[in-house]
Amino acid sequence: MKDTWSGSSARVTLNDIARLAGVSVTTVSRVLSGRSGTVKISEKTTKKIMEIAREQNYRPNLFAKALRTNKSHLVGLVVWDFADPYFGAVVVGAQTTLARYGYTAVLSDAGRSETELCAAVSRLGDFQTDGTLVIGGPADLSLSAPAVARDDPRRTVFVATRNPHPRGASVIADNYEGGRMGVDYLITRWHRPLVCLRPEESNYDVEERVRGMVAGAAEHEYERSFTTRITGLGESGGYKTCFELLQDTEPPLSLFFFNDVTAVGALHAVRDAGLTVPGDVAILGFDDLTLAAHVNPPLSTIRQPRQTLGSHGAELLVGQLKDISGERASQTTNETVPTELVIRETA
Amino acid sequence: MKDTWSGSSARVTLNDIARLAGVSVTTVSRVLSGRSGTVKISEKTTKKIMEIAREQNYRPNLFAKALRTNKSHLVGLVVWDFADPYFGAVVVGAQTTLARYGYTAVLSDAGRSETELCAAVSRLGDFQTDGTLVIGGPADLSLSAPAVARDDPRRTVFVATRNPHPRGASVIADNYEGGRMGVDYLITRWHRPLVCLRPEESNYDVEERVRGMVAGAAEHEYERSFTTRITGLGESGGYKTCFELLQDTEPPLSLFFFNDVTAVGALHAVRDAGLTVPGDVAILGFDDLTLAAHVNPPLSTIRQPRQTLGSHGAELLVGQLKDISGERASQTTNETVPTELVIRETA
DNA sequence: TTGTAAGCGTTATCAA
DNA sequence: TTGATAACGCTTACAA
Repeated sequence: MKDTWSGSSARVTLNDIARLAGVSVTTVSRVLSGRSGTVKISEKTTKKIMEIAREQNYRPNLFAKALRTNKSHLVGLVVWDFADPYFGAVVVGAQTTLARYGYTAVLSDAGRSETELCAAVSRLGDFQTDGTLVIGGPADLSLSAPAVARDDPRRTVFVATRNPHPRGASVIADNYEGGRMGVDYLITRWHRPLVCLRPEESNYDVEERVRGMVAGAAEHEYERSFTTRITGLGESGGYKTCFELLQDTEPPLSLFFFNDVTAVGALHAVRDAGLTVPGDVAILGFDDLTLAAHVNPPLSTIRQPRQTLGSHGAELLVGQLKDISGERASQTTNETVPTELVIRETA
Repeated sequence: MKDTWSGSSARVTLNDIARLAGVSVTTVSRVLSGRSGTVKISEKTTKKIMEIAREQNYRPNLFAKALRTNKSHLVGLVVWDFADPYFGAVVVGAQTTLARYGYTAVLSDAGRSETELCAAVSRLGDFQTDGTLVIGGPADLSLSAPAVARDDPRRTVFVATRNPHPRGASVIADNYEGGRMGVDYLITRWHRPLVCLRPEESNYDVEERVRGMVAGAAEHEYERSFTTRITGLGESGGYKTCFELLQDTEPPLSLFFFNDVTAVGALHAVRDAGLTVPGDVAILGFDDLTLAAHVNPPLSTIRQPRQTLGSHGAELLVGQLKDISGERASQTTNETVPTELVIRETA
């Protein structure tokens, strides 16, 4: 029953080292956990202990440490929909900077379900994660507010979506400015009637984008030849919308889609209609997915700095954790990172 | 200094519940950890304890549990290059099925460095992860063999790359069959001279693909009009290679690229040369990245079941962990999951 | 059916 | 500069 035959030696503990060095565990702990700032340990013992530790390949048992200190150095990453390539980069950014601060990321996928999101958050809570990063999600996440508040709300930071907790922190891309900037560019560059396409179902990012678009149009007093329209989702949604649009409206035309995927669909629709991009129809997307650079012609779009989003989220969280343990005074709890106009060949 | 003012109540422990219920911790533990199979507990106490636990919102301290049982229910996910969208899907698959088995995934990115990979593996070791899934990597990972062997080699499963440990398990896509199948299709469908494009730098997957391609050609005794050629990496690499190729060789032609990205580059090159796909040049990719379906015309390719790869890896690992704790007899330690020919519009 | 008590590997408190 | 010793929250013999 017991795996006694497992060839591998059991793990070396502080005790083993203490015995080997002929000192107490306390001393070993002091040396090995770098607590030498507080207490002075003789150079000689320090050296001896270090050596033995290396020799024996000592690795601290983080569970014991966490149990004792009540700090896990674990941060939960709850991703709204991991299958969406959009979030991959955000996760990279988050994980990388978390690692830089000595935190380890624990992963959970919400699979586009708020119930599951809450479950994940609380499941991670069992692991005493020091904090949680929620990445992505729909506009209204109010269901999750209690789960977030569970403990100190400062332990949870929302990235690329709004924090439902009133005093909660979040990092989001400047979607508003992205929308405004896109419209501004389209109008000044092409002087064409402009149609902005938005999805029926809403989320926070989208609402901001649309708000920005409208504001941008207003700036140009361009309202008469500016319209917004609903588009279906996915590439086929964009295709269909664009196709129908070309029945109603005579080119030239500028189209500003709320995301890249639908914009790509439109790209194909224009070509299939025997028209050219951007000659007849200028197309601008939003997100700058990997995809955008690879389609033909390469899609002009508004870039969301996805990796930056993740790393800023991580920084913000780490900061707040420091606040909690009193190592730092409180700081701002909300951040927005700039979007960027990427001009390729479709607009 | 201490965060005494943190409004949130301290966490409820078994002890608290025991006190509240007027029983011993043992009893509470037995009830709450479902150990009721072993020992009988009166219905009455069971009920009472359950109720109090729910009331107090008891959450077990997994660190304490892990410390005591020496089982963390944590599995490390070490990803070769998280920024590569290819791996995202693998991670989803892995994470999802791990969760189904009650395991939690801990994430680490190797950032395309074997040193970092080893570091990550051993860092995760500190967390006493029950096992590790290494996702992706170059052909030769022999540097990491020691890190893998650290403990029981059955605790580490390699996904989408070869396990450097002689007795180590791995799950890989059937690249060989993919290559063979692709060539077979290209030859029977188009009856054209066939050029297979491979990168200079090697990895296990690629070698297998090429082996399959060659074998496929041999089956058709097609060697005279079958050649392999080196291509640069990335989209520009594919573009350049294809461009040069079209100087030497008169269409019609079939091109089989070792991956989608380079194939997409070729797609553009053909068009820019004023030729048509697949009319003049048939193009087949390999991987079926999201990208493949979105380019125009949609790329025909060999699909790697990425999510399946991840979930099979997880299953395999979980199985081996059971082996270790003696809950199961040993099984196969290597698996290959089938690739699939996806015919779109370029071949 | 229930309880007592020992321990998992750390760190923290106090004393030497 | 060092060492006993008591926790941290849980499981698990062994007793009752």
